[in-house]
This record gives sequence, structure tokens and C-alpha cells, in this order.
Amino acid sequence: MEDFAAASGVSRPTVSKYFNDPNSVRKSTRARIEAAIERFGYRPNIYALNQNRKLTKNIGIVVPYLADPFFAEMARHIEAVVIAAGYRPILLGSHGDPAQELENLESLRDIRPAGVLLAPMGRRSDAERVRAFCADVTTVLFDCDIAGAGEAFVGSDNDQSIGLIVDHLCRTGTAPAFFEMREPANPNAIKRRNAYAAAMSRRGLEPMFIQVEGSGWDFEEIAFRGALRAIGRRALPSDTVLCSNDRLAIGFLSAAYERGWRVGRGPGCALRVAGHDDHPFARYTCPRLTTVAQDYAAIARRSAETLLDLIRGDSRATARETTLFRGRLVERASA
Amino acid sequence: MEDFAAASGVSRPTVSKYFNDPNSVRKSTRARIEAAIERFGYRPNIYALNQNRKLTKNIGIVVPYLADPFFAEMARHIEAVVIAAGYRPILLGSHGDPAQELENLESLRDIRPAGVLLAPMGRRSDAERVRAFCADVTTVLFDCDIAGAGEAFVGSDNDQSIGLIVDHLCRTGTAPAFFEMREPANPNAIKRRNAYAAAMSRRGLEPMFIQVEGSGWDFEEIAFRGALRAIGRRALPSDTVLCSNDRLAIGFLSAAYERGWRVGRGPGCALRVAGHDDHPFARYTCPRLTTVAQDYAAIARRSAETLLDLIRGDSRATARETTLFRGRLVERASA
DNA sequence: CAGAAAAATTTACGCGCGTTAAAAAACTGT
DNA sequence: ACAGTTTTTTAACGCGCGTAAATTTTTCTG
Repeated sequence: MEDFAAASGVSRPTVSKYFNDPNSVRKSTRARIEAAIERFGYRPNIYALNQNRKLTKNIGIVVPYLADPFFAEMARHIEAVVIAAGYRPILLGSHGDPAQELENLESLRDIRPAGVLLAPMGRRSDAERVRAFCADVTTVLFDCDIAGAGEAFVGSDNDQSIGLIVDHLCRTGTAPAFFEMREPANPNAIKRRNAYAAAMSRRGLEPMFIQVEGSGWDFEEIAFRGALRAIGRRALPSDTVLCSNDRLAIGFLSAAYERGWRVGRGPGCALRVAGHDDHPFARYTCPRLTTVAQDYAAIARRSAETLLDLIRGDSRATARETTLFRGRLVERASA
Repeated sequence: MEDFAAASGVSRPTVSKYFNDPNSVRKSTRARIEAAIERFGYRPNIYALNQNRKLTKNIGIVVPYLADPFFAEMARHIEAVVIAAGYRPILLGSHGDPAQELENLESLRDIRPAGVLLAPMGRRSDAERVRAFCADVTTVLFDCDIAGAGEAFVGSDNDQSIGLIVDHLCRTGTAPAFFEMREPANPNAIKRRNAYAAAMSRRGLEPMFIQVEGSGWDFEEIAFRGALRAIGRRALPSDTVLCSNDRLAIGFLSAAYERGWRVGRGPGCALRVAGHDDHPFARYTCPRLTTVAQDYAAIARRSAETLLDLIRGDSRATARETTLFRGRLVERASA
């Protein structure tokens, strides 16, 4: 920057000032600096720069698993909002590993982020240390909540969304059985399980569970194997199956097809299958998956804007806020 | 670090030395430092640290689109290799935007990476400026080649893999038509098109193309719409369709199902569909997708190790090397 | 125990910047 | 052309570290 300043005939502090806000310097000097940029292609080192700024423009985004299109999509939305607000997103995936999650948070400290948007891994997260991080860095959680961590939480209203789809399924056919992992790593899964049970109870019906074994992030495979066995044993308690999430539904549909069970609501269909989330691939399953959409855009926008408000100091000191967005029924062919 | 050194009763340069290589200090001082780490949880700031190291341990990884599970999966493999080698991966996705691709490369400069692994976006990439970057930073390309850019390229042998699947399809039924985007952004698509034409020619057959319109990264949607129309018009030149990649195949299968065309090779099937890549979701389509697998692990390993060799100076000055891995036929139910 | 070798300390500079305060220069209106 | 108001420059310090050379301390060898 020293050399660049000399080359552009301006002092270094002025150049620094320019990069901090081009409008803070006189038009004539701005022109000189910009001409020099054109000539030499100089740009300040963002990391050296962040070392001294009192407030950086860095926003960390941490998701549990980038190879899951749900999180990839969510991250994509959030990054767009963050960039539009003039901040700099740093996206980190934790590969489904709680240790990596902590490592990601710790490494974020080094860039002194203005704030962090964190989708925790869930039950496997080290809640204690996540809370400790949130105490130091302004953080907003999304998708998955950890009690007492972060300044706010933005997610989906599982009660409402599960109610919605159970409603739809009951209205259009047999009451659904609930297909899920026996020991899900995600608190949302627990909430959905309970929401399902409650929805059934409201109708005076006994909840029916199909629980499959498995752990890790290979949900489709877990569901595929589990469904294959359940269908093989003819152990389905209902001809309608509500899967705890779309990735499980994708595996389930694949298994049903494999077994020759026609899925859908038309005549000749043996089974109805529904999911939850409106996963990017849900529209291309066979048949196309009926599901309840999480509002990716709204969750992304709200969580990012909540964080930005906190950073800007517009809404300090208020109590921890929880925002739950309603799901939207996406009626396709599978149920 | 100053304070930490004082607290642990050791000088700062020694602490610095310790973090550079714990074995370079005496056992007794190592113990004192580690005790202090235990007590205070100190860790050096990775960015400040990289500012002065002559050689950093940073490896940049840039892929065109993280929301595409193919790249997410590839990145996952590469990160694992890089970490295992004791380096620090920095993963950046370009959101399908050439400008973002350049921005990612430029921002990588700021962390002075030891090297970069780049999967270029393809024809839309700014080849000139990518080459300029590669001239400054040791770079290995993977998945998609740009002539003259980087020290090496690692990818798939499209000739071999397309030959393999065409072979399989011809041996087990009708010769395939080739389903693709009319103007693909990816050079691999062009190679596959040519490989298909060549494979057909070798058999004395006329190549048959089904080309759909569309641009961007929403391949499934493009294929879905295109296939819907092609099937609707009964414009399929063959009862066997080879898709240029699995994402197109996923869309195609969805459209075929929608139209009530049974896909597979058994009796009662109207259509066979095959893909290319062994996309993470290819095993869960209905029917499960026959495809030719790219060797994710091998490509990841080879590209990372080629880069690391270059960094370590084991193999400088040699000519630009191109490594193509063979595809592996994955015979599932769809063809 | 002396002497040699190894390790640690001291001192100092550098990376690429932000930031501040005081001094100098460049503009504004008249 | 002048006082008054921006803007810029100068000078200096700081961030959190790596690194190098010279010096001192510790440890090892016999």
C-alpha cells in the first residue's frame, strides 16, 4: 500500500481511507487513486486489514454438512443476503463432525468476525463450548436451536408444518405413519416426531412409527435400507408414510420403487409418501415428492438481518429472540 | 502471544518455534508451554501467522458450484487429503459466477496459499485471468481443463468412460441416443458429446442427439422440461438414452415417470436411461441409475498430491502433466 | 569438572495494513 | 486576496505474529 500510495501520488493513510469508504475522500484524489488501481490492479489484503479494523465486515457462516443440498442451498441464500448488505461471508462446513464444528468456530475468531450465523449440528454439538463461543462473538443460530446459545434463533415451525402435512394427508386419505431414524441427531427430528404424535392425538388416532436404525449423514441410504426391510416384512402400519425429512423420503421412494410398490394417490397406487423440507431434489423424485417447504429465503433473510441489526447496534440488549417461519404445503404427486 | 509466553515462563520466539513444530523445543519447555495452553487455551492467529511465514500451509480449493453435490462431494474428498497431509484447506464456491470465481482466486492471494486446487467453471471462466493467477500461484486444475492454466490437470477420461457406457448399452439393447444441453458450459460435455459420436461411428451407427435448451446450473430442471417435451412429442430417436451427466439423467427420469414411461431393462420397460458421473443421488433415482462412475477419491487424491509434490519442490520444472482416470461402469436398474 | 553442543533468550526488524493527532495544504465564499 | 473550512500529509503507534543474529543459559559428553 505504501508503494501504491506513492505511485498514485497520494499518502498511504488517504489510500487506506479511500478503501474504507471511497466517498470519504475528495473527488479529485479519488480519481487519482482509481486511476492507479486501474493501472496496477492493487487491492488491499483483506486479512491484514481485518487485523486492525475495530469492526470488520466479516460474517462467518457455519453449517453442519455442506454436501447436504439443504445446507448448501441455505448457505447460498444467506451468502447472497450478506453480500448484498456489504459484508463478507466466510462459509465453513463441518463435515458432520462436532470437533470440526468447534474448529470452524475457533478459526473464525482469527478473522475477528462482526458476527456469525451458525446452524449447529444438533445433539452431537458441544453445546457448552458453542455457548462459550456465542458469549464472545455475536451469533445468530438458524435451522437448529441450542438453548441459551446465540442472541437469536431463526428456524421453522415444526408444529405448524407437521400439522399442515398431517392434515393434508388425513384429509386426502389414510392417516400417515411416521418414518424416521430411531435416534436422530437433529432436535428438529424430535420436534417433528412430537408434532406428529400431537397431530394424531388431536384426531383421536394412535401415532404409528416406523423407526430405522442408523447414524451419520447418509440419510438416503439409511432410509433406503430401512424401507426395504419394512416393506419386505410388510410391516407398514399404514398405506401413507410421512417421512421426517425429504432425504429420508428420497431413500424411501427409491426402496418402494425397488419393491415394485407404486407410490402416489391415484388408483393403482399402493402407498403415499410425503416428506418435509422441500429439499432441492424433492421435485425430481418419482413420483415428485409432496412435502412441506421450509422457507429458505425467509430463514436466510431473517437470520442474516437479525445478525446485521445486532452488529449495527440497532437492537442490543433485548431478550433472546426466536423466530419460527411457517411451512408451506407443496402438493406434488407422491401424496 | 507475548502475554502467553510470559505466562508460561518462556520467551515469545520459543513459543513461536513451538507452534511451528512442537518437537523443535526441549521436552521440558514443551511441557511448560503445553501446560499453559491447557490453562489459557491459547492458539496463534492463523492469519497473522501466515502473513510472515515464507511458506504457508494453506491450500485453496475453488469449485464452480457448491450446491451441486458432485462438487460438494469432490471437495469433501480433497479436503480430507489436504488435512491428512498437514495442510489447511480453504474451500470456496463460485455460485456459478465467473466473476465470483475470479474474486475467489484473488481473495486467495491474501492468505498467500502454498497452492490452489481449482475446478474451473468451464467455457464461461475468464481463461486469461485464470492463467494469470496460475502463473503467480502454484495451481492444479481438476475436473475441467483450461489449456495452459496451472501446472497439471487431473480429470476423467471421457473417451474411455463414454465408450464404456455406450458399449454396455449397445451390448444389452438398442444403441443410445445422447441427451444433452445444446450449449453446455462445461468442456467435459463437449468431450462426452464427441466421445459418444465417435463410439457410435466405430459401430457404423449414426449418432442421435436430443438437445435441450437452457443455461445455468439448474440441470435437473432443464432436463426435466426438455425430456417432458421430447417424450410428449414422441421425439425420442431411440428407446435408450444416454445423458451427458447424472443431473440431467435425474431430471430425465423424473419426466419419464411423469409421462408414465417405465424405465429399465426388464420386460414392460419402454425406455432405458443411463447417466455419467455417479452423482451422490444416482443410487436413489427410480429406477436406480446406471451410470459410469468418476473416481472421486482418485481424482481428489491425485490432484491434491500432485499439488503437494509441486509445493514441496519434488517435481518442479517438469512439463504440464495431464492425468485422466478411467470411469467404472455402475450397472443399476435403469439401463 | 571443563569444554562442547544444544537450546533458549534478547533484540530487532518485518508483514500489510488501521488509526490517531498534529501540521500542512487545498479548497470555499466573499 | 483573505479568513475559514475541508482535506491531506506527516509521524507514529499498534495488530499478532515470523524470523534472524547475537548472546546467554542449559544440557550433554567424557
